[in-house]
Amino acid sequence: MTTIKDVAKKAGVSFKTVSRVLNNDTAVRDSTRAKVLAAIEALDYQPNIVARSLRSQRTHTIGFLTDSIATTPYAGQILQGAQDLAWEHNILLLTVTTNGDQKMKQTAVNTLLNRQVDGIIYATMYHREVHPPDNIRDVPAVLLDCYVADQSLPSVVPDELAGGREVVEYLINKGHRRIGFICDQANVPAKIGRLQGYKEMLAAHNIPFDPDLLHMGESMQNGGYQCAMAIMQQPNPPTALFCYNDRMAMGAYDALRKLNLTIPEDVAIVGFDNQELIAAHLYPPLTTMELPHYQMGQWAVNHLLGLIEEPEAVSAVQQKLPCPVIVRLSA
Amino acid sequence: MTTIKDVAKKAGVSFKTVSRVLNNDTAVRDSTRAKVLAAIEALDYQPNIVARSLRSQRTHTIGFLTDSIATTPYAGQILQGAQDLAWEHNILLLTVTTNGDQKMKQTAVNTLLNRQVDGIIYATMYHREVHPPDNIRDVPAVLLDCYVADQSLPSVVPDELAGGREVVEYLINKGHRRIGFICDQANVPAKIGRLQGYKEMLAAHNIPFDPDLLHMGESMQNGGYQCAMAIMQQPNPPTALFCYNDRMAMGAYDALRKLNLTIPEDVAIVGFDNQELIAAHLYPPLTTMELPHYQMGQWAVNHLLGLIEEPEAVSAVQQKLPCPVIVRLSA
DNA sequence: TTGAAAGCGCTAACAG
DNA sequence: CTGTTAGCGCTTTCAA
Repeated sequence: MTTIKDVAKKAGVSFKTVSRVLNNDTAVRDSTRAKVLAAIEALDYQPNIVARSLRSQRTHTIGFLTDSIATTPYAGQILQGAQDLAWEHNILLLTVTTNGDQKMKQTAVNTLLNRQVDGIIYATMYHREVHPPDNIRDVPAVLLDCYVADQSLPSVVPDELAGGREVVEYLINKGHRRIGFICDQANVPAKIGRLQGYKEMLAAHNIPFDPDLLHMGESMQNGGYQCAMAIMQQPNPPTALFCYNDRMAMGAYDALRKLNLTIPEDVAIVGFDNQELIAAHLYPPLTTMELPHYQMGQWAVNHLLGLIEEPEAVSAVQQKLPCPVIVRLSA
Repeated sequence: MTTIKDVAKKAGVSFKTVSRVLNNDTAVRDSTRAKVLAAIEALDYQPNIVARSLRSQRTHTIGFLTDSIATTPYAGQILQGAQDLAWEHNILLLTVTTNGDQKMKQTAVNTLLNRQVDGIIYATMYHREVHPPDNIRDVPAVLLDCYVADQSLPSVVPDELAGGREVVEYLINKGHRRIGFICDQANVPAKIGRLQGYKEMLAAHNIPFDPDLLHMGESMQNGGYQCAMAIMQQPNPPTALFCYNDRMAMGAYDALRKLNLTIPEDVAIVGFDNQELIAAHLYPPLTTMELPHYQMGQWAVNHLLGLIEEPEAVSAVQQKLPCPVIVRLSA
C-alpha cells in the first residue's frame, strides 16, 4: 500500500505538506503543490479514508436504515435519490434493513454508531408514524417517509393532502361533478390526507360531499374491485373514480370491465402511487399521482448534511413534498 | 466518547486486557473478564470500529456495486439476500449505484478501495456479460447476475438452461405436446439458455422441434401480444405457451382474451421471472419461474467471505442457481 | 509557507 | 494470564 509518506519522500517534502495538498490547503506554494501532485500521480496514490476518518472524526458515511427493501418497488427510488445526492458530496451509504424487527433496529443503530457514521437516515416504505430507537439521536438523524408523533426529529413525507386535492381538481377541470373515492379502510396518514384533500377540493368547488360516493375496502386489487362494484351499481353512480392507490385502481378496472363500462368514456379513473408495473401497463394506461420517493431520498440527505455541518439547528423540520400528476389515458 | 482506556481504568486493568475481552481472547481469567464486562456495561462502552479497522486492516465492510437500483423490482431482493448474510457475520454493505456510467464505475471502485472494503460485489439487474473496472481485482470480488467472458472472476447467475428445461417438462407432464415458445429477440444469456432448455427437453421427450412454434419479439408486453397473436392464428396452434418473461406473458394474456381463448383450458401459459406485481395479479394468476435473486445475494456474500479468509483460492467458480417453479393457475 | 511532534482508538508483537 | 511498547495512516497543534 502506498501511503502519504511514500508520496512525501518521492516529492521531497514532509508528509504534512502532502496532507495539505490533499486537503486543498491554500497555504502551499504552487511549485510545491505541483511536485506533490506529480508524485501522487506517479505513485497512483489514494488516501486511506479509514485513517483519515479516525483522526478527523468524520467518516463521510451515512447510515441508511430501512424497515424493508426487498418487498417494495419504492425502496430503490428512495435509495437512489439518497445515494445520488450523497455521492455528490463524497459520502457513501451504509445500508441496513431491519425487516421491522424492533430489536434489530436497536442493534442496527448501535452498529452504525460504532462505525462512526456522520448521521442516520431512518426510512420506511410507506408513510407512517414510527418509534425509532432512542440512541438514533446520538448523531444527526432524519426520518424519511415517516415521522415521530412529537415531531422532535426532522422528517420528510409526501404531501398527501395536496395530492388528494390535486386529483379532485384535475377531475373537476375535466368536467366531472360526481367523483367517487375508493379508499383504504385503515387510518394511515395517506388515507387521512387524501380523503381530507378530496373533501376540501369538493368544498372549494361547492360540490357537496356525498357519503354514498365514498367506499372503503382493503387497499388491494380485490378491495378496489369490491368498492368499484358497489359504488357503480348505485342509482346515481359517479362519472369519475379516485382510487386510493394503483392496486385498488387495478381492481376497479376489472369491475368496470365486468359492468361493461369503458375507461375513461364512461368512468374516468385516477390512481395514486404510480407503480410503473401496474399503472403503465393497464388498458388504458392509468393516470395517477407519483409519490416523491426519489425526491424524499435527496431531501433527507441534503437536510442531514446541513445538520451535520450545523448540529445546533434545533427546529425539526417536518417537510412535505408534492406528488405530481402522471397523466396517462384513464382520465 | 467512551474509550477502551476508560473501561480499563474503571475495571482496574490495563487497556490491553479490555481489548482481549472484546476480542474473546480465552487467555483472560474469568474473574478479570467479569470485572471488565461489568465496566463495559456500566459505561455503556461500544468499541470504535473505525479505529479497529485501521489497525487490523479489516473493515468488516463489503462494497456493493450495482448498475441500477431504482428501476428494477429485483434490486431489493438481491440487496436483502446479500445484507442478511453479511449481517450474520457482522459485516455491513457500502452500496453504490453507477447507473451504467463507465467512468463512475471506475471512480466507485476506487472510492470503495480507499475505504478499505474487505471485498466487492459487482451486481447487475439482469443476467449479462460485464467489463468491470480492472482494479476491482485489488480485493476479493464476486460478480452477481453477471460474468466476465474469460471467467476470471467468480460469478453467480440463474441457471437459465435448467429453468427452460423445467418449464417444458412441467408442461409435458401436464400432457402438452405442442408447446410454443414466445421469446426475446435479443441474444442475451437468458434467451439463449431458456431456448436451449426448451429444445433439449423437447428432444428428451422425442418431440420434434417445430420452428413455427418459436416466435421472437420485443421482450415486453407488446412483443408478447404480437407473438401470441401470430403463433395462435396458425393452422395448428400450440396448446401451451412458454413465455420468455412475465411481461411477455402479460401481453399473451391480452392476445388470448382477444382470440376468445381461455387460460389454462384452451392454452396453458407459463412465464418467467415471477414479477409479483404482474404474475400474482393477472387473471388467472400466472404460473412462472422465479429468478433466484435473494439466493444470489446470499451466495455472493458467502463466497466473498470465503475469498476474504482464503484469498489464495484461485479457481473462479461460475455458479448457477436454480429457478424454482411458482405454480399458480395459468398452467 | 513548511515541518515536527502528538495522537485519533484500537490491535499486534513481545515480554513477563 | 496480564501488561508494555509500538504503530495502523492520517490530521491537528504548534512552532519555525
